Amino acid sequence: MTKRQKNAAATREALLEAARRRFLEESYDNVGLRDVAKDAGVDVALVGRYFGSKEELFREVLRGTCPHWLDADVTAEALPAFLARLAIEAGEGDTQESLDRLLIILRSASSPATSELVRTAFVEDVLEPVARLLPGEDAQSRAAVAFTILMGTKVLRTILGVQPLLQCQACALEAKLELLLTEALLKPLSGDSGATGES
Amino acid sequence: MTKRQKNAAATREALLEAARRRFLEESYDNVGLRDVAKDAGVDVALVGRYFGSKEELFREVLRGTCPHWLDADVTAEALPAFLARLAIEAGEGDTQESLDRLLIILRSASSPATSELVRTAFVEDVLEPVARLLPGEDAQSRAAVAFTILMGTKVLRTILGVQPLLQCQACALEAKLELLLTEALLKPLSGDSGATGES
DNA sequence: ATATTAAGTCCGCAACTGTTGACTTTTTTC
DNA sequence: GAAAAAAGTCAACAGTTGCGGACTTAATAT
Repeated sequence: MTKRQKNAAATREALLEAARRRFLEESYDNVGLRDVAKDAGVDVALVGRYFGSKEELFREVLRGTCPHWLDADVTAEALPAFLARLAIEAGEGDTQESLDRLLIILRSASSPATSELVRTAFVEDVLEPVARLLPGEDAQSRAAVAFTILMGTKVLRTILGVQPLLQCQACALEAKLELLLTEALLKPLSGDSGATGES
Repeated sequence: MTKRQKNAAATREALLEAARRRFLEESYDNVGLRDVAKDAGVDVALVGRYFGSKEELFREVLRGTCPHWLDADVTAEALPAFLARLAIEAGEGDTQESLDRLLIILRSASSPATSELVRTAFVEDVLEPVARLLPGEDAQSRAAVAFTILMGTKVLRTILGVQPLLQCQACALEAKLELLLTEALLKPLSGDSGATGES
């Protein structure tokens, strides 16, 4: 058995993981390939060798992060609670199902090089899978409204660090989010469903 | 009266306006000072002369965009409808009251150079003014939840260009947003307020 | 009309970016 | 063990970026 100091697959993975961590905390433009390589403990040139370009590395990260974040067997009724839970959880940790993908999408959504890539990734891999679980007419629209809430929560909590959303007792916030998501996902878009019987 | 081809105040304003337009469409890092100067029809060096640095130019843009976007005399009850209206309107045009500020904040929130600046601008100039209009206990938290929705709407519509939110008949979407904002702003954070009499 | 000051332009520096090619070292294969 | 291929390192290129100093042009004041 040879001592393997050189392992292509391993360093490729290390590079990918380092990139994932970086893209999770900074925008596409603010992540330098030299930083990523330093984190992975290898040289910058390996990025070019294994991924071709920075953009393809980003694409791979996006594709590899939380690929099956949505439990296939979650029912439409359980969806609001499920999503509210995801929105609140720190995102730290090894959790396989998380909204990390949303964060990466969000951070690099305003970079010309990645905007289109990120846009289609959001629609195809995030929005539509949820919309497919919804019964009724305007499934896509209702899912979009729901993700409005989830995206906003990620923005205010993780990116802007708004204290009221971080401090307030988690259970109360989670309950409120669940309520809002129920209204967004399960009630018809335009209707008198009359959630609030107020003026 | 001398023909004035050189006017300090005017070019400073032109520079500011050009920067505003750029920062509205791209992130802090992706806006080049040379582009801004070209749009304003002057030389790059003027940016340094009038604003000192790119960061201070950005600060000024942020401070000058929609300074009094919130009508001082809007009541708490009218707030949901008011905000829903703002979230939907295109943002194009001369509208003095708009959520352009949110968009600028959002685009540059992930740039190390501007993240802190943008964070305090959001809390002090956007979140707290709304929170101050709210009666009751958890005003800050409720305002934060509401801005979750507004931020998310801006993200999905303007940055990600999600079609379902752009196409669906505006009035239906606006009504839904108003409903959600009412729930977020006016109902107690944790409570049985029972907006939805469902399981 | 001339001198003075403000307004604007041109040029270049220094740092950083992604990317590529030549080179060295390790691993595998025969 | 030698040869071939893979894995990794180093250095440099070409393009930007923000920024600052030297210079020129226009407006003002005397």
